Amino acid sequence: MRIGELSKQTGFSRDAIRFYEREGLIRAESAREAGNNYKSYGPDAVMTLEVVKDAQAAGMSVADLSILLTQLAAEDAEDFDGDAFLDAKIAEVEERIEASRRFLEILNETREALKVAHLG
Amino acid sequence: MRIGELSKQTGFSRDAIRFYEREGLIRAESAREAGNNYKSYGPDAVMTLEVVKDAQAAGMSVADLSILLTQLAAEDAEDFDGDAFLDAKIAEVEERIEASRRFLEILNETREALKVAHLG
DNA sequence: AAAAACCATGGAGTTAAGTCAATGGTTTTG
DNA sequence: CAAAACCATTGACTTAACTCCATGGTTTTT
Repeated sequence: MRIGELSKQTGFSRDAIRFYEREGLIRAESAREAGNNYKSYGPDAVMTLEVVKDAQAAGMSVADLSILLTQLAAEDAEDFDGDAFLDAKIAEVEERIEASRRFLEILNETREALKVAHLG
Repeated sequence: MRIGELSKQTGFSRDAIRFYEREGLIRAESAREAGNNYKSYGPDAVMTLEVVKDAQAAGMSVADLSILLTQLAAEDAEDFDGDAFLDAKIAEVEERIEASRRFLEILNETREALKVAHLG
């Protein structure tokens, strides 16, 4: 598919997709559409970008993702020494979820308090 | 306490604290230390900044926090119409936690896969 | 076959959230 | 009491993650 379709399917802007491609998060298929110089993306790009979306919500930077996606792709690589990075990111996300939960609790308490105040 | 102490207790830099103050997240106590022009912060500033830390991890912007902290402080205000904003932010944080969980799952799967590859 | 819509590339511009440096006072410490 | 450490204010600078614009081709639509 071309970039417009990919944009439509993922919700990312074309410019954002081009940016992610420059940063190595996704790759256009090697063969460009015959004749013209339009890039073409496979359905895997949609999946990757969906992961990117969740990862961003989890606080990952594009630089982090560039590294992590390589590890994701190399799941079956035999000798690989990036475990430390992966473990660090796992810990980061876990902490972030905990912090988010604490904050959510405060927001919920506030909403309750406001509700009561409204009734009173 | 003065800004250095507040910085030490919260882990935020002095510059960050000054920035948050300009943005309305915290207030220096009205009375400045006698004679000099040093700002003074109460222990409530520590608590607020701890909430700020969790809120940032939950993806809140400083602008959002500026609004939310006002609502937090006005818990007992009678007529208040900002519920919509609060509800929207609650929904946002909930979604973010879900996305983070999905991403965490992928990371964990990847780590497992790498572990297996390492053994093989 | 125009016009409208799409694509690529390059580079400038934007926003958020700070950081850094300069200047000039104040306090604490050896 | 001098040096080191702290404080305030102003304003320039930085980084990430894009967005916007200009230019010039290609496709699709009418």
